[in-house]
Order: sequence, then C-alpha cells, then structure tokens
Amino acid sequence: MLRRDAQANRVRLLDAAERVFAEHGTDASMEEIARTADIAPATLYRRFGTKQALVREVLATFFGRLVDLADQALAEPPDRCLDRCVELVGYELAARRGFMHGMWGELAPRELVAELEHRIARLLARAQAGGGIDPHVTVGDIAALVWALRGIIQTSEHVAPGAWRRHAAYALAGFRAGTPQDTNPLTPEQVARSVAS
Amino acid sequence: MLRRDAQANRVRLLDAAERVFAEHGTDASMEEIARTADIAPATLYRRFGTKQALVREVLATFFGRLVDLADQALAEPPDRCLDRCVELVGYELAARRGFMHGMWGELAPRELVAELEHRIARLLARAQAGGGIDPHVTVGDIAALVWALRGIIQTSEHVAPGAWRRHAAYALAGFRAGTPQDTNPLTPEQVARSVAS
DNA sequence: TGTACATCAGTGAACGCGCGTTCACTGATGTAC
DNA sequence: TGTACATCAGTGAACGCGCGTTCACTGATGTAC
Repeated sequence: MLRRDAQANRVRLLDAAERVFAEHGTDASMEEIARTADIAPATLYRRFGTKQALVREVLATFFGRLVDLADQALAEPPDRCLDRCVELVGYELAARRGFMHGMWGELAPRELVAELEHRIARLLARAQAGGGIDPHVTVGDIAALVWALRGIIQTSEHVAPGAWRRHAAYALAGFRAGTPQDTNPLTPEQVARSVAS
Repeated sequence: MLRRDAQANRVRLLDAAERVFAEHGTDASMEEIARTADIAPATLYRRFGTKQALVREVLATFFGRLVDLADQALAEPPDRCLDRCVELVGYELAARRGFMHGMWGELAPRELVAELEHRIARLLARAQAGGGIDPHVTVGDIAALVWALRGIIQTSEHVAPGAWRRHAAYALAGFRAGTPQDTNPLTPEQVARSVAS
C-alpha cells in the first residue's frame, strides 16, 4: 500500500506522462514528464523503475480505452457496429497522435490486445451476419484497417486533418463490395524488376 | 569534381546507408553505416557533412524510385493503372520497411514529392475517366492510401506479411463502389464523450 | 614516361551533449503507546 | 489527543553510455614540368 503523498504523485506523474507521450511521442524525455508534473525526475524513477515500465503502463490504459470503444460499438445494430467501431477508434488514435510514433508492438499489453481482438471478431461476425459485410473479410483485415488509420494519422493528420475518415469510409465500402479477382496480378519477376532490392 | 577514391567511397557509403536505413530505420547510427561500408566514420562526415544530409540524400533516391513506379503504372490501361501503381508502391514500401519509421515528412525532397503528386493526379484522372473509379475520389485519398499501406507495413509486415495487399484491394474496391451517405454520423458531443481528451 | 609537389582524402581518438538512471541525504507520513 | 520513532517518499547532483560530430595528423591522387 502506497503512502498518501506517494499515491497522489503517482497519479500526477501518470497523467503528465500520458499527456506528454500523446503529444510528443514516447521519445519524450523522462525529464520533460517530471517537469510537466512538477516533480523531480528521481521521484518518477522511484514510482516506475524504468521508462519502459512507464510507457507500458500508459499504453495499457490506452488499450483499455480501445477495448471500451469496441464494447460501445457492439451495442449498435449489425449494419452499423463495425463502422461505428472504426470511427471511434479513429477518433481515439487521432486524439493520441504521439502514441503512433515508433512501434509500440512489443510494449503493448498482451491480454488487452487479445481482448481487443476478441471484440473485433465478435463485431465482424455480427456485421457479416446482418450488416452486409463481405464474408471473405477477416479479423486481420480489420486490424490492418486500424494500422492503416494509424499510418494516415501519423503521417498527415496535421496537414490533412480528417483524411483518415475518408479512407475508413472507402475501406468499409470495399468491405461491403468485396474484392474482384485480380485478373492481371504482377508476377514475382515483374515485382523484382520494378522494385530494386 | 571528386577525386577517384573519394567518389568510390561515396558510392559505397550511400549504398551502405540505404541498406542500413532500410533495415533498421533512420535511427541507425552513423557508426553502423560506416562499419557496414568498412570505412571510418569521419570519412562519412567528410562526404555528407551531417546525418541529416545523408538521410535526405537516401530519401531522394527512394522518392525517385516511387516516381519511376508511377510512370510505369501510367503506361497501363485506365482500368488497371491505379491498381498497378498502388501495388508497385506497396512492394517498394515493403522492401524498405526501415524507411517507414518516424516521419520523414520534413526530410522528403520537395520537388520529388510534387513530381509524385503530379503523376498520381494523372493516374487518378485516367482511372476516373475510363477505369470505373468514383469521381469523388481525390488525390488526397490516394495519398492517404499510400500512408495507410505504410502504416500497415510498419506495424504488421513481420507478423502478417502481405496484409497490405488485401487492404489495398479493399480500398480500391471502395474507390470503385463509392461511399454511401453516412446516415448516422457521430455528433461532436458523442465523440467527446467516448474519447476522453 | 618519370619526378616533385600541392591538394584533398582517410582516419583514430577525443569531445560534448542529451538522457536514462542512481546516490546519498533530508523530509513527510503513519503508527504504537 | 499528544509524542517518538520507524519507514518510506522526495530530491539535487552526479554518473555513464551512446551517438553525432570534430581535430590533428598521415597518406593517396592528380597535375605540372
């Protein structure tokens, strides 16, 4: 059990870390976080041990929010639930642009990611059963859409805000239309010739 | 005019830089690049002045390749040229995963980016005129698709290789189908309530 | 073709800065009586 | 309720490492004759 003052500072530090990371990415220095919280850097270390542990903790609450959003979307009717989930997640990502930097893949909390995938599977099944989504769409395709939005937001949100919404709309339209056979795919030889290795 | 030995080393250094950056991202150290080229770090500085200049130069050849790919795609018939362009660019991005890290937006060569946008505009016009692409699709939408593929490749290429190809196919299907009116958009209040700021 | 010299290339070692992290110490909190 | 003490919190200063960058010097190349 933490002492009262320690607990209060812990909350302030987490708060500062979330804000700083969300804005400047996880490359932001521990010193900046401490300064934002108006607490000495050494205290930050007393509470979280290492920077990695701090990042992990902030990411955990972030993924927790994503899971919440997926739950909200599950309450929508089949023809809207998937769209709603994508939209909510997009807004969340856009509000936390800094988190997009680098690959937090390794620091992501395993259980929460699994949790999220589970919700997405349910959403997708629901949308395929009664929402007109192409049965060939997989959970991986939905995950890819999320990473896609992440990429758009990271790259261009400051210059073309809202571009991710248009992209999501077209991707979802594609999920409904299905993909035609690729009648003229590139052969591996063509790829090798065009793309120097 | 560079001396013969200097010119040769310059090429070797650029080569090493491209390979190292492509694999480990532009966070890779100058020391590693020098080691890869089997040349002393100080020489790297004699040739390129700063790390930023080196990155800039490597990125320029990268964007040059993208422009080339767009040109290749322009030779295809209207119903295939856009798909082909996206496919080629995707392979190129996947082959240079390291470049995806961080935002090279500021270091990207302005003229080549403009050049690329110009080709994309021509490709899009061609595809809209005779290739069945929704007239509402903009150049920004195509750019967003590229950033989207970038995001997917950066995040998941190592765990789900080829996911970007499926995503591209669905997005392009959406570009053909067009987006329906969003009959039930989230209000700003709903967004604010769901996405804590 | 051979030689002498000026020029610029290559380089090992060191510098400086930022940043994650730790130390040694002072101060606040909670508990036992 | 008041006091004494043990425990853990907070902190300014310093440490160490990685990395971009520079220095001072030796060595190769090209050119003039």
